[in-house]
Amino acid sequence: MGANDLAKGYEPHQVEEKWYRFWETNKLFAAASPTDKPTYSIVIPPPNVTGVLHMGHALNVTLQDILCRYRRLRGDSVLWMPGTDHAGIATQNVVEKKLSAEGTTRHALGRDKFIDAVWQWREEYGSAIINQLKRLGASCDWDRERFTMDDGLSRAVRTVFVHLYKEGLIYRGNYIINWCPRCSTALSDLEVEHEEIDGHLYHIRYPFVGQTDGLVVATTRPETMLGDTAVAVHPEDERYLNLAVQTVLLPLMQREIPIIKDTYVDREFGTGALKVTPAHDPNDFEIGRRHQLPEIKVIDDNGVMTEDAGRFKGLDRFVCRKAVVKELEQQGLLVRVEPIKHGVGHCYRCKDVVEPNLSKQWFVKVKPLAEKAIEAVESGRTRIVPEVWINTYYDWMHNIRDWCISRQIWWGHRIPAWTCDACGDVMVAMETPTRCGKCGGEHLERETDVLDTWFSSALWPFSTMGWPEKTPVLDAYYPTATLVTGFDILFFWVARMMMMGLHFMAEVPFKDVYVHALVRDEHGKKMSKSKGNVIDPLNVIDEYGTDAFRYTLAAFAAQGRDIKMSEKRVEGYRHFVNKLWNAARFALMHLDGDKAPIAGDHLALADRWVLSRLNQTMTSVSGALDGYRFNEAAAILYKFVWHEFCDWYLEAAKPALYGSEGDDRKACTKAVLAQVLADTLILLHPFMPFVTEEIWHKLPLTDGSIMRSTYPADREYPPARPDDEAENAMAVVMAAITGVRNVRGEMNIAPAMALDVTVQTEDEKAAQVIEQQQALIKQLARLNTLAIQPGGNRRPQGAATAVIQGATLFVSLEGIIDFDQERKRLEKEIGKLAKELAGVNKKLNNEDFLSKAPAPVVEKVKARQADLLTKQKKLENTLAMVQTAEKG
RNA sequence: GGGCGGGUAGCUCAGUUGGGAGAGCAUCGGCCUUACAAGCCGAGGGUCACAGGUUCAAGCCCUGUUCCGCCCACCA
Repeated sequence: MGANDLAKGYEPHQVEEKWYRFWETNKLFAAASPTDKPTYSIVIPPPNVTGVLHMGHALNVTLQDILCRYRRLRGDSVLWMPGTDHAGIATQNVVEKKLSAEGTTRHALGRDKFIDAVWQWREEYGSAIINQLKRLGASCDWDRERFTMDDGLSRAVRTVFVHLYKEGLIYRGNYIINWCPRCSTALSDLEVEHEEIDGHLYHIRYPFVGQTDGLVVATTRPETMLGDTAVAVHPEDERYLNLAVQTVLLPLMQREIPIIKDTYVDREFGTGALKVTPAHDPNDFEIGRRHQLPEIKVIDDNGVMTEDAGRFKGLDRFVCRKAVVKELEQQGLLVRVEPIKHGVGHCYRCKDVVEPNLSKQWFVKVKPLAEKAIEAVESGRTRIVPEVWINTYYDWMHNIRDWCISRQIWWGHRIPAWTCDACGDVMVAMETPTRCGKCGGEHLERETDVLDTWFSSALWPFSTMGWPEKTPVLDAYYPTATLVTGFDILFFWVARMMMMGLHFMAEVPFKDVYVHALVRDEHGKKMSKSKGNVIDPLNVIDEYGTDAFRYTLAAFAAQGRDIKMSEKRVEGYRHFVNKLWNAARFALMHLDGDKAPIAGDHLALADRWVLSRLNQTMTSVSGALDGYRFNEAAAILYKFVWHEFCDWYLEAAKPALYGSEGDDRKACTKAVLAQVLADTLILLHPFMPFVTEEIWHKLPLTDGSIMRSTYPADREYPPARPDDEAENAMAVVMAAITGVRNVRGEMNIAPAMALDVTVQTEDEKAAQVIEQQQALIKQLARLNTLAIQPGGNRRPQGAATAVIQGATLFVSLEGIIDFDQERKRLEKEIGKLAKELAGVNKKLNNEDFLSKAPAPVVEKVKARQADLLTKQKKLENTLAMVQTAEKG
């Protein structure tokens, strides 16, 4: 197989499709169960069925795929569990919109038909997101794909519900909850987004009965006053200690309501008098329960004023607000209105203003569950990476309030509770009961509410593995190794999985939680449709290829920092993919199907060096990946592939490959080249699965899929080894070559012009290396001749000088040297040295440094000073000679 | 109101036990050198937000200031 098989530039698209099909057909993503091997598992954060791939998914899935592919190469049996979330409200909204376009509504269809319509929608569109994940290269075990509403998961949900109910951890009651009038459902506290809004603070006088005088209260929601059942003041507020009356007359409603005392009231705010609306404000609700106040609901579930709002009945809540204000003004009871910025709750799905409302709902008592979840992190059984999120997690867990889990929508897990028509008894059970357990009545009404979507997601790590059955998969893969997620769902999802996992599995759901950043636009703004700054990952893939895109995401994934996505960077990594591609083309030109192993006897310096560098790279990359430092791993590989393997090794290998060093050297170099390239592909594979698989199949040493290969660290032979001697020697060679190139660049000498160089060596080591590596230096510095003179002070005429450690190189430029230019070049070098020397000298002249700094540090600085001084001296001598020559 | 993250080259960002400031892109100069012009070789460019402090030594640790971003919160 030769280079002709590879296109001149890498073209990702057909390659990607081909290999993805290949992987799927050959079941390379399948997790073995049961298995003897060490296991590694990840459950995917299930994307919403309504979802289309965005940057957040792309990052999330790429990082998981990197981990999974890496662990497979390390020999683990890997399960990456895929699936989707039914996303109750979001999906219901989408399907309702579709129905609306078709001129109907869910109410017209009725519950059963509507749910059928949602399932149908899911059949049609639900796989879109899955196909998009596949384009990213996601190596999920697709045969195990789950859905939060499938039979198995529904059974898990029901089991958990019944269990928690029987334990008293699920209860039902009338409480104040967040109500979205548009979605017509209760929301949990988390599902409410607070937004700062410019509003008004209305100061209203509530007169004492029969008087014009009264108490002034302030509110931002005047329409709620219709449901006021008290006015509260602080018990120690001197202004109100000796009030003659105990009541005020609620304006507009003409209801006499008590003045009560409660420490909740802030004396500093306004007049220190607080109107109390137990049915429409969470704090007022608490106060109301403390003082046994009536709870009057004046806003209904559609945001319309109720019967109890008197003559305002039937008005929309915001229309009513205006009407109330107008009437108060007319009656002279509106004292004043001031502008105020305040937080207003909005529905996280539809953005409508949320109304605190009194309602009968189901709740989970979370305190006991949270305690275990806190302990699990404190004890280190679950590790959160990066650590900055630990405190956020604790904070939330410590202040957690009961979780409202019932939703008044249709799409979701219907709550398994039945009420007896006859006696009103409530039954919670796995299977539909036929008669009332209390009175034997046979008319049982099933609860119409469904569960919060996050209730089923909370069970994801074990429900997807077959729980409540005891399955081999659970046995082998639970607890999962790593959860990879964004911080935006730390509370929604991660915290709740911790609670449920610990409660039902008696074991943490994951050992590590890796919390990644948010992807923003290149200016750091959140991507949003309204801003028009959304970058579609699929477009990026189309334009630059999946591998380049994935590499960019990995390279940007620094811990604790948001990712600013710019296409420019993706372009840069496309170049990197192409660089690898061309390196492979070059290698294949020379490999010609040879499968000879590396022959140790004929290793040249560059061979030893590149093997050592490969070993170092492998160690650092695996260390970085083990610590979730994806960006570091990506940077290390980039540097090795481009700036070591391509820039130095391939160039150094050319003479041997082209046959000018004899057959043994040629064979050996081919073997090293093949091995290093193959191992490099393995290291790169987790990041860029497609191009590495493509090249892999062209290489002579390789067999089958790269996914089945072994990480270099984990195999007996042939491993790359650390080789300090080779690295040190190569450093001398590289310095010499760079020195000549520098002269060439600064003096504008064409690369085509071969140069003559004389080296004056000053120490034995350097002398030996340069002596032995003459050919290599000549090759890479493009020299005609290289003469070596140990010691001495002779200096060729008309030469430019490059000073390196242990040697001075004279580049003959007889006839073409521009002395002026050379003088400037030397002066520049000397200037740089002087700066560095000044810093070093300062340290070494400091007694405290000499006495207090650790000896190795002092030694290092001293050595550096010596080195700089020698260089400086040599350069100064040279400069003096140039000046003489210039004059002469 | 509380908490968190950030301010490093023109731009986007790395920099984990405190000990010689880095990458990509952009800029400048030289090259079609037989893998790659999506390339090669070289160069320029930074009082690491500001002010103090700890230390022999601070981009890194501590305090304060300032600007930007985010999260949480039941002051109407």
